[in-house]
Amino acid sequence: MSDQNKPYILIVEDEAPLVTLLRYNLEKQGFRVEDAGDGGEALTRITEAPPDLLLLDWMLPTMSGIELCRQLRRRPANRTLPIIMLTARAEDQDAVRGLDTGADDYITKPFSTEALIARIRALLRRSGTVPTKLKLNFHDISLDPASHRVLRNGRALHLGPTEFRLLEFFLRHPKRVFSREDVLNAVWGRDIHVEPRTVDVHIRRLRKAINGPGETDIVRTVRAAGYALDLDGTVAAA
Amino acid sequence: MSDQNKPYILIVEDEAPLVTLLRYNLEKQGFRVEDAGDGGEALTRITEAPPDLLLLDWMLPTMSGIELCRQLRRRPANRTLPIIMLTARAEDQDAVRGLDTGADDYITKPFSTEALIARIRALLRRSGTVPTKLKLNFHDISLDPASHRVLRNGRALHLGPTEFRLLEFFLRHPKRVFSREDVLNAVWGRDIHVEPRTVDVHIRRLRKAINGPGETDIVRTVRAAGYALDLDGTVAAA
DNA sequence: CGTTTCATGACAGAGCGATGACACTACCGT
DNA sequence: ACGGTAGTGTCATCGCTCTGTCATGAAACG
Repeated sequence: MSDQNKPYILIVEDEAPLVTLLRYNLEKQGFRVEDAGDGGEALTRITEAPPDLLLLDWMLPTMSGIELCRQLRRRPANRTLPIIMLTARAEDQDAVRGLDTGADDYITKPFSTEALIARIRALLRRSGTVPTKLKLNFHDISLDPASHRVLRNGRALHLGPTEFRLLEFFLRHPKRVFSREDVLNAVWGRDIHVEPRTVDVHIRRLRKAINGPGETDIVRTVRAAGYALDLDGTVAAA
Repeated sequence: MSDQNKPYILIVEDEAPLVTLLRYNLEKQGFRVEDAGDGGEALTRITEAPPDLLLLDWMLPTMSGIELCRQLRRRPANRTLPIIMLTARAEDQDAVRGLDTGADDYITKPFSTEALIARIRALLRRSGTVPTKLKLNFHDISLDPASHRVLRNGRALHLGPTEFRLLEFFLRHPKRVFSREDVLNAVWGRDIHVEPRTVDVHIRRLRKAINGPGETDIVRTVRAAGYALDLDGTVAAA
């Protein structure tokens, strides 16, 4: 579901252990990861669903990374696809040539995960592939993820970190009911141990924070089901 | 006038004919070019007006290119300065060491102008150096990258090199929240190992430097998220 | 009317940022 | 060459905010 909102990274690499390692670390960072073992498979996958970023090994079985890179750059559809090349230390001289063929960055093996993540983020940001930065609105509430600000009727609200994430989650799925378990998984994280009742408390804190005196409550309680972001009484209307 | 908007390249090279050739070709490509004959002069020029990119000969009279490179990497102010090394064919093995000392790329003489231009463009693009030499403003703060000067309400401020770059970074992305990792990558450089908490300290130093008595703090702390350049709490007031 | 489900207030502890101090380095002028 | 000065990165500590949990009261449902 929310996988569609994650940046999609395609790894083209024939060493399976390295792929596993990369996949693990990248998914932990919130990326969606696919992999291809050789250039041909990579081309197929890219054609049917272009990734947001390509991690490309310089040395590949059938088609070299540089060759793949060059082919991609010739296609108008993939001309601006962000590419990071993975090269071995000994190939340093040639690796630089990767830049000439159109790679946007490169990193030499062995590399630290942090360095790679940093480059990925920098490149994604530079190529403007971060759609999750749009302002979210509902009724008279506006939340801006970039500036981390929440307004109601133009009035600034102060939310704690958890309340902020909670509201952001609801704003991304308005009018939909979520069970406490759903909310815990989405807002707290999948493998966090927290009592489901804690959600109640944070819902209350969220209400207290966003509902000024005389304003309508936009958080709806659905008995035996969960909560939803919705105008409470004003729903029905035959 | 428009010279201020062109990417500024400094050539450090002692062979005058090569300098002339490079200058001619680079200027034709729309770059602004200066040159220095030895390491000392280069250091001076870089200190008073850092270029967007440095073309550095490996072999220099007084101070070797590698030594200059290493010195630059030690200065916080020039830590992320993009550097391309120029080396002779016979020095190939040692050239790789140039990368270890912090050069971002290198090219062996003799080289074609096209290859050099390609690397320059790739590196400028990669290092995200949008050659904005325009003055930056926010609220009552004004920063002039060219003269390296910061004013608040017309009053000159004294910032250390790191604080200067920190403020410059924030001024380029006003009102946006950045995590400590983001700030480290952007201001310190990607592969530098520095504790994320260090950002706190420099934020504090920046605040101390720019906030005169009775002036509003324009650096906003966002708990669990990071920092932003923004007018803060002066909202509420029921 | 009893049972289930949610709302609320309180609270102890964890988490997080602000701050001051300190050791270390680079730089400048004498 | 040498000493003073400024700048940098790290740490320990303080204080505040936020967080998760419980106990209790209120409300909805059969």
